[in-house]
Amino acid sequence: MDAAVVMRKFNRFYARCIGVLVEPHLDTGRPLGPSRVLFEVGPDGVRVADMRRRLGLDSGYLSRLLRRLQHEGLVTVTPDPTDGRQRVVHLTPAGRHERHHLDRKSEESGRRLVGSLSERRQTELATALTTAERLLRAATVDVDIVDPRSPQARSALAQYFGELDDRFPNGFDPGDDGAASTVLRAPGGAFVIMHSDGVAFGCGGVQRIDEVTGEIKRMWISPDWRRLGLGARLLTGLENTARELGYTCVVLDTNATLVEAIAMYERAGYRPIERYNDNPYAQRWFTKDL
Amino acid sequence: MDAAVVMRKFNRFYARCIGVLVEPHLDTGRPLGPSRVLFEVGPDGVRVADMRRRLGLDSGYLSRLLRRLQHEGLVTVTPDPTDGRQRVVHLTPAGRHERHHLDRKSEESGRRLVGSLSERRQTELATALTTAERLLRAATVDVDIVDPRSPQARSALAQYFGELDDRFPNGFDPGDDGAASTVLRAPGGAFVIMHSDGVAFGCGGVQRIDEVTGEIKRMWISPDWRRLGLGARLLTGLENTARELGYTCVVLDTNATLVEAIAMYERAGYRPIERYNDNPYAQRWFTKDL
DNA sequence: CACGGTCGCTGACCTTAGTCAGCGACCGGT
DNA sequence: ACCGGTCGCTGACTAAGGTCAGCGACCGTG
Repeated sequence: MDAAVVMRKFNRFYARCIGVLVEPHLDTGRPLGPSRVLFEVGPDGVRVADMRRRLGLDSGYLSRLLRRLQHEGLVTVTPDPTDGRQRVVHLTPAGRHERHHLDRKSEESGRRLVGSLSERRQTELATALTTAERLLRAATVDVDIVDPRSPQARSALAQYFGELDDRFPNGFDPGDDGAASTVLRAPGGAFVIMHSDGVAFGCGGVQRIDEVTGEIKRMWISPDWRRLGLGARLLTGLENTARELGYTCVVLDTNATLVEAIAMYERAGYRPIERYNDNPYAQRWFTKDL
Repeated sequence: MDAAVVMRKFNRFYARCIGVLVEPHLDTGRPLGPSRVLFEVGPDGVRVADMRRRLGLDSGYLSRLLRRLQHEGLVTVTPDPTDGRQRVVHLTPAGRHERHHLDRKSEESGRRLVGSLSERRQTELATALTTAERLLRAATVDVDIVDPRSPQARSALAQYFGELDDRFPNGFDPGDDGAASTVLRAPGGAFVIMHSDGVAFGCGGVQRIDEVTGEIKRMWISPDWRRLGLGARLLTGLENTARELGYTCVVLDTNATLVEAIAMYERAGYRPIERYNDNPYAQRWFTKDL
């Protein structure tokens, strides 16, 4: 069973189902475009530029879509106080309500679709779709360079530190993380996050050791997304980033308790070396030529 | 895990993947509409009306799409020799080639999408998608009344007879099926097929016994599609058909070897009765008031 | 404070998808 | 030979999605 062939077949089939699933949008009197935007706003508001990138829309087109929603009283578009060029979209109470309403209708139409299946078959379907989504997300994951102080980066780092604190025998103290993170930026450093639809589930950084050597730091994949080969992809991404920063060699350190990570480094061609820093949490050190 | 909620989530996610999967169509210089039509033609040609029903397109719109393809030299549209109103679409060699080419590109883009997953994960994805498609098809199956002499009906009946021949201890001889099938038509009778995207995987008929009694005949579900509750849905469909034909009661006979069928009849409220016909293959007889 | 670059907005424009009414050709039944 | 109905086609129209160039406001850097 070839996955690509199955994909194609499924896709051809699913294109028809979509007609049914899109139906609920139709009797809102609103075309699909604005509805998609409405969903993308989310509870905490979103910057217009971010949304544009995520939905892959043209700047002018999105601007019009937003104005329409604004005109309907569903969203507010206000200037970003921290950056006068950007604008931030928020849902109004009416927008929140409309979104919720749409959600309910969409769920209802899904329920009608699967309604003829027995309870057991419905569960089977849900499991299959969840698995498919998980794997497809893993396959289509994005790796982007971001500022380590950005909310997304901070959220990923917080999860990372939390996990280290749980796993290390004596806990983990990130120390002055704010200062430490500033080295994970240009020039000489970078911080990347791995995400799908804006939800970060992995991160990692590169910082300068010397002219030709970069260090890979803070590499982490969320526990929910492990064992999908994402670690190796993230590592490759970080190596490419290091190469673009001009390094010809990378080093990294790790704790002996992180056995999966160590195995992955070895698979990726890393060689163990002597201690090169005074990181109190480090017990293993590796290097690789780029 | 609620299947409807999972559906909604999956759908929202999959809407984005489609962008990638649709991409190969884009650099053909042909929009999606014509491509869909091209795929629907199939190797043996298809009647325009059938295609219109299957794709759910407007008559005028389809006419234009076909003319475009005709103009590109990909299809021929010729009058149906058996019915001067209808027209039949066939692929030209160039059309066949183009279709194949598109198929390859689409598969390639699917492969690129899943390429980053390990072999094992790809298999897992293929399995999940196959399961999901199977269940969704079962949930969205169409039941239509057709002429029992139509190709679809004949194909379903041939499979049915073949299976009976395998399962009955002394084989099965349909006798003069052509003549027998004519009673499964209006007035007084009907023949329905169960299908998804035009591929029949179930059938059944109603014929007249007397003024108030219909008989359910030739009920069959393809082995690949059993244990999904489709038998019960088909039976309900046939009962509704019988009701619409004016019957207040239905009867049916069956062979003792068809144990799944017998169990289903009992679950559906059928009561065993005495032999009411001289069908040599029948060993059980049932009835139900509508 | 000048400059290159980014951001969102606007107007003009285009393609695609789809709808609808009406028409002539043709079929089956009477 | 007629009649109701079906089939495919045509012209006219609309909505939706999307693209593009250009503009003014604004940012960070030198």
